[in-house]
Amino acid sequence: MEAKPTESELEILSLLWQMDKASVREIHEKLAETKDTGYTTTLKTLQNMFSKGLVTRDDAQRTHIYYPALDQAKTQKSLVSTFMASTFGGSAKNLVMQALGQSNPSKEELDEIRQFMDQLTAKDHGDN
Amino acid sequence: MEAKPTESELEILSLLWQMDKASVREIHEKLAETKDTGYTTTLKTLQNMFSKGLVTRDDAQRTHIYYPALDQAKTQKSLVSTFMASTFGGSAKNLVMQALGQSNPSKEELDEIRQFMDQLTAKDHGDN
DNA sequence: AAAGTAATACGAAAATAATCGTAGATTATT
DNA sequence: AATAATCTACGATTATTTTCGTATTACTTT
Repeated sequence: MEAKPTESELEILSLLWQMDKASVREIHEKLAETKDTGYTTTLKTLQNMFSKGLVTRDDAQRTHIYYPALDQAKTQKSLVSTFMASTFGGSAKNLVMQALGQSNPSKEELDEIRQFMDQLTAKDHGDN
Repeated sequence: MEAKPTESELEILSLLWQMDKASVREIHEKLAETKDTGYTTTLKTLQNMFSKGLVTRDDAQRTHIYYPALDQAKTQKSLVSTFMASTFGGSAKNLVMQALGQSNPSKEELDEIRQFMDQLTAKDHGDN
């Protein structure tokens, strides 16, 4: 039973991951920086997300506080998996090279990635 | 004016990138391996894609042959960009590490990626 | 040449997603 | 204590996407 966020819901979920928790208005204001929709739209989306179990909330006060319910890493994993399959025919290499090639990463980031890859190499099972 | 494929259209577009060109039936049969929809649905989707300019076609014969109209690399670039923004807050590093971590890449693939990164380092502008 | 098979075209239904308007309740301001 | 501002709830509308049924035309087989 994969509770899969829609595009709009994902935008909000991402904000919540950044903010840890937030009121509808706080979320709406962040969102308004990049998106032009009404307050009640944001509210409604949050309510839908609550129904689906994508977020939890504290409604002790009049102003409800929302929390992300999905684990960020786990959700990202599943989204990457789908995206990699549909856009890159499942090839991590192609996805990775495309992402790196277009994002102009700093030396520091590249080094971090290298380290990460070295760890992987250590426990590699190498199936091709 | 980005002609942006929907989820279903992207599945088909990916197949076309693999196959280079194909008839509706060929595409439908491939698609049927993972998806359970009728023939006319596939046909209609292709026709929609044709209207949008996502594919071209040769209709000289009764059985039309479809070709991808979008450049694969260019499309992937734009899709990665959107995906990276919405799911990873724009961080290539996080996306890359997530993708590598979950896909169990082979030594050979990792080496290719390392090489690619070395090229990048050479011309790095390092903005952080 | 008749009957069956396979193709496209087209419209429209069904499903999903996104947006907003309005009502009612609570809190803050004058 | 009246008025304004701020919330949530909820239904309804609109837009988008997916799916399919039916008609028509072109081949294939008998």
